[in-house]
Amino acid sequence: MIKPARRNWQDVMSEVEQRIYSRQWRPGELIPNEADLAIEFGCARVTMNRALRALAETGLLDRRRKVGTRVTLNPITKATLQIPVIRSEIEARNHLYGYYLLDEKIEKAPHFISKLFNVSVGTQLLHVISLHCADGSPYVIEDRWINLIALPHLSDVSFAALSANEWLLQNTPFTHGDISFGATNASAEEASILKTKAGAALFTIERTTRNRIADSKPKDKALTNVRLLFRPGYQVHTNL
Amino acid sequence: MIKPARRNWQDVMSEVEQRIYSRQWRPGELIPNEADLAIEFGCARVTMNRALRALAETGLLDRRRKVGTRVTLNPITKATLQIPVIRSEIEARNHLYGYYLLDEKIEKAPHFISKLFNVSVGTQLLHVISLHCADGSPYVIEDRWINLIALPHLSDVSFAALSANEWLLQNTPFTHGDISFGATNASAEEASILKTKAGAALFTIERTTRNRIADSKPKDKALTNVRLLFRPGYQVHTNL
DNA sequence: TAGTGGTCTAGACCACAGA
DNA sequence: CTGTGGTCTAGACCACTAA
Repeated sequence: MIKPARRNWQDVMSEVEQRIYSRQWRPGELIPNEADLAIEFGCARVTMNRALRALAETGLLDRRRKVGTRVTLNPITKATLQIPVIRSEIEARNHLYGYYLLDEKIEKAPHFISKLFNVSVGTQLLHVISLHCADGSPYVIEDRWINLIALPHLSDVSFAALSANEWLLQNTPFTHGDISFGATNASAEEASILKTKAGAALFTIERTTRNRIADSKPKDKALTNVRLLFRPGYQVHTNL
Repeated sequence: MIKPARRNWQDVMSEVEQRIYSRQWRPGELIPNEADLAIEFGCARVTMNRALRALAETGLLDRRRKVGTRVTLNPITKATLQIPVIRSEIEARNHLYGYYLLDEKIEKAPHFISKLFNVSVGTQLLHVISLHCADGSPYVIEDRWINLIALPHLSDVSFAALSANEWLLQNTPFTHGDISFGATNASAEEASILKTKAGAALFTIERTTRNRIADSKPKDKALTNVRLLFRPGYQVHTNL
């Protein structure tokens, strides 16, 4: 069987995908090395490399030096998902976005936050609680702690009319962070804010952003931690 | 200021990141084109391209032909997360994995499943409910529908001792699918299986996998749909 | 040690999208 | 039309790692 010469790395990638999906190359199996495949496909080795690398990034192939390239056994291991930027998400659905500041004060860090921010327990931090609405209905509660030591100029900013979410996104450079997704039962207070029943299951996102570069100090500084409590029924969706 | 010649694309990428984090290149700003940067960094244009492309993939840069490369305004928009493969996840924590089949029968598809699978309403489908445990404690309920028309050989397989999750992962090629994350209150029955209270907030993952290539028919066929109900307190975590 | 993937280079041409 | 990123090529060398 003569293979027509492939033009670009995406065509090459598709052909490789075909071979995997058609089980010509089975899960766990070792496929030929780059050089041989490049000859077979009639392209440069770099092009072959690009195609195989892309498939490895999506998790379909598993590549190791000296060993070779294998078809992954369990391909469903990664998904890239959009992290909701609240205002955009609401406006993308053609709903009217609304923002309400519920509470804003400087207070002592609770234990878990001081550990997260790597500050001593009594430190004064900015605590902002707000509500985002879609067409007037409660959409998500934002419960945010801000590290005033790392972001001192923030004590002058008021979040009465402006979401802390947006302000920080556009004004605070960060280098890395972490994010968790979970579920929690609404407290009586949270339920009343979201206009639902106490105990309702809420989807939650908790995110901490840090900045490794701006500080010359060796330790990481957390800039801000935010906990988002979404209204009942909220889902995050993505394709594989 | 003389820049030392950079060795590889990752070094180049780091330097570009530095310029962004240090605000030498600000959000929304246009940076020099590839060719000029390659000269400045003392590397080939391809190498520069690789570095900038990688940053564009993580969402830090926004590149358009003819227009140029901009620093993204809202960089927190994407996260790649590991989709839990239940057995591996449990064993990775050094817990003993346990699997229990709760129910397995062929029955008529409910409305939402028949729509999802694109089959008529009365179609007989395989419905498997099982429980995965960690060190003997309930971990997650798996509620799965399997399309017997797309996977006819499956009627011979029994999932009494073998998780449908694993069997399908290793034996069913699929080309794409979709996945949702959400939260739901445990029903009385679910709560008793998970040994928790009715109404507890459970983190849920719902996944449908499809196969576009195996069929010559134009329509997609969903192969299987699975709903995972995790024990209270479960979280998915990833870094940014 | 040897085989594999990972990467670099220089130069060329292509594809897209403003002007 | 022109300027930008996108890609291809051939050949070379490097880096990791199983044997």
